[in-house]
Amino acid sequence: MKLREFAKQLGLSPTTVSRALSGYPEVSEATRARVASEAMRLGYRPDINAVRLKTGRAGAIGVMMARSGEIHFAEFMSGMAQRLETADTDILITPITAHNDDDEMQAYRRLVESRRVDAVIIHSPRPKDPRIELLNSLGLPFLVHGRSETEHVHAWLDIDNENAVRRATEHLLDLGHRRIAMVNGLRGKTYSIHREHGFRIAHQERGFVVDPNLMVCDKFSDESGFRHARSFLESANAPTAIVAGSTMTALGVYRAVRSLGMTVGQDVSVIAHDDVFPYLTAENMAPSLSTTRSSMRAAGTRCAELTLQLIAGRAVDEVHELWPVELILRESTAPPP
Amino acid sequence: MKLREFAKQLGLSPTTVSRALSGYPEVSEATRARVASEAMRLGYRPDINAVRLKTGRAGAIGVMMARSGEIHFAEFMSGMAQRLETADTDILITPITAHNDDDEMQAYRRLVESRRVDAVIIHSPRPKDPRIELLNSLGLPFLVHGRSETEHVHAWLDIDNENAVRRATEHLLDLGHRRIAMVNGLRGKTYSIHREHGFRIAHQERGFVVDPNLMVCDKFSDESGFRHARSFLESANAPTAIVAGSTMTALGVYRAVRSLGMTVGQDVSVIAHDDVFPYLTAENMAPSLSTTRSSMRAAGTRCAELTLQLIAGRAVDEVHELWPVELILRESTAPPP
DNA sequence: ACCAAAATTGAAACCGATTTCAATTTTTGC
DNA sequence: GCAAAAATTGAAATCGGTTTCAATTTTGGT
Repeated sequence: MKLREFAKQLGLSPTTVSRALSGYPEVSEATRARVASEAMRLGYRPDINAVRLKTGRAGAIGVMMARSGEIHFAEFMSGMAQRLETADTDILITPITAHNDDDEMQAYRRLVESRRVDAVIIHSPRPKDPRIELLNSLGLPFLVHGRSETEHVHAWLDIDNENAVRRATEHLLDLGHRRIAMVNGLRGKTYSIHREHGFRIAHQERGFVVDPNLMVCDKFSDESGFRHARSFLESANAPTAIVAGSTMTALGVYRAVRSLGMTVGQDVSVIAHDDVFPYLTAENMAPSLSTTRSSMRAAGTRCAELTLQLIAGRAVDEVHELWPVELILRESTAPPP
Repeated sequence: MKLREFAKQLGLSPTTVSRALSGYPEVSEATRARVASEAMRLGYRPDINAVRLKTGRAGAIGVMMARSGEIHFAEFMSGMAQRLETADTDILITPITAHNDDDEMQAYRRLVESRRVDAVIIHSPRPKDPRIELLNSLGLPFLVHGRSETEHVHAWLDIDNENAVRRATEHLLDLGHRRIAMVNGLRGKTYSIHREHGFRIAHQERGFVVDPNLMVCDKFSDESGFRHARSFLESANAPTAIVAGSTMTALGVYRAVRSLGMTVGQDVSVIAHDDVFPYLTAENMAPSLSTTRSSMRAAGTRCAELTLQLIAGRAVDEVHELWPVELILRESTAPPP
């Protein structure tokens, strides 16, 4: 049903109907109520494409999705969806050909030029991230989930990775561990750098030295956790504790420890960062896994909210949120044997 | 940059430029080439909202996302994205308030009435799924990922769940197992029903009887795998093999077996369905996990393709694909002790 | 060289809403 | 009771493309 038709049935002009539905103040309460109830009854709803053309709003937030199946993705999206449900705003997924910066840049250009989205959210930035400069120059509002060190001002929401790993490491040091290994995230990402920082600071602060041989970067997966932990534990001077980048990584680490006939929480302590996935709970692992915890879903919800604010015109330099991370101690961390 | 402006710079009419870019045959090759290269150079791209208004196409495929973090979601989406990258079609996520059919129905209505999508993909249907009837009556093209038994004709792509579990079960029976438990997916979903069918058929065919106490339905998660496996294994007449619904479930099952001092692949055999996640590989589990395997990502890619065909007008009753499932035997299945 | 047919281009209508500006009705103040 | 102000409504322009239909140019056959 079109506006013309609908308005005619009500005996009103399209103008009035449009105003009634959009909540303009110039329409009488009686009329508005009638229009609203009739719209519901007859199932009239403005053609979103016409609205967008006229208003210049795309009514959507873009999210770039790397081809490599990001495990966090679903949770984050789900959180976003929760907030956007009532905002009449869609989420637009744009696929990115993996590992190719140029393609991603091109995708952003396309998004802006064709007016497909009002804003985008970008993930896993690097310290000097070319996307940030590009989006700035294109004038498309954007929120960074994570942080960057570029001089271009940008809105961001990040968790306090440095502090999280710092506290986790301090905890291990306080338990008496002196050789601690770290299976970090992807090399070059800001979050990996921050985590490494936290790891180093904790050592320095207590006067210990980090062994570079005990630090490695890789993607978050069961497989990489296993491989690196195994390699650490088999080396000459094996660590007594391991800091893992994610619960998936921790799964692999657990497996590696067991495969060598050792026990997590006795022979080797393990602590990991937990993004809180409904299908894999740190609490339920055996032994239960000590973690630094921050809900990916909550981040998605908040990022959606902040992005809506940016679209509404909130100043970019006001939008910075650093989320503290909980430290939750369970059975997987204990004094060294 | 707008069409008017761009056309003026080329010394052509908007008409010709539009035709050149949309690949109409009436424009000379020379002109088309010039328009295309200038569009690239100057960064002109039609305002997608204007195009959509005029053509009546939304340029997007909708996917309903349940609030409960579906683990398969990201992989499927990623597969879709891969196909749609070159189709100038977006993916639109619509959040659904969990466990509420009415809300979901309302969301579909909204989608159709506001012309937001050209088609939708629905997941995890039930045998009598009200969504299918609704979408049929609304006239919105849709593809079902999974199957339903409703009399309303619909396009679908599904994997052969029945056969997968049947072969998995036959394999266990052939190894000599006589008490086999099954941790199935959510009750009421067609795929769970098909899997149960496969499980029963395998037994019947060889003249064995299924013990209803050894069958349970639940969501796919590490936690549910643990809980049910543990409960099975602690019961009076414990099973010697377990069929798990997903690799996540299998993780929990492994844990349960270990927690009772038993060994997977010796005391208890385990086999699971594997949707192929990049962060959790059946091959790498300890012991490596026997699976029925079918790539969720590939399904996403194919579903996107089929949906595009539906939008292009392909007959709904032609679009039915049943994918066979590989059976991959590894260390987790062996004869009973 | 000429005319019919084919190829190419452009003017203007249109998609379905929003919003400006003007017109009309109602309310208010005295 | 009347003028001025406020509230309410509507006509028409507009967003930025696509597509119909008509006009013009080019090509081909004799």
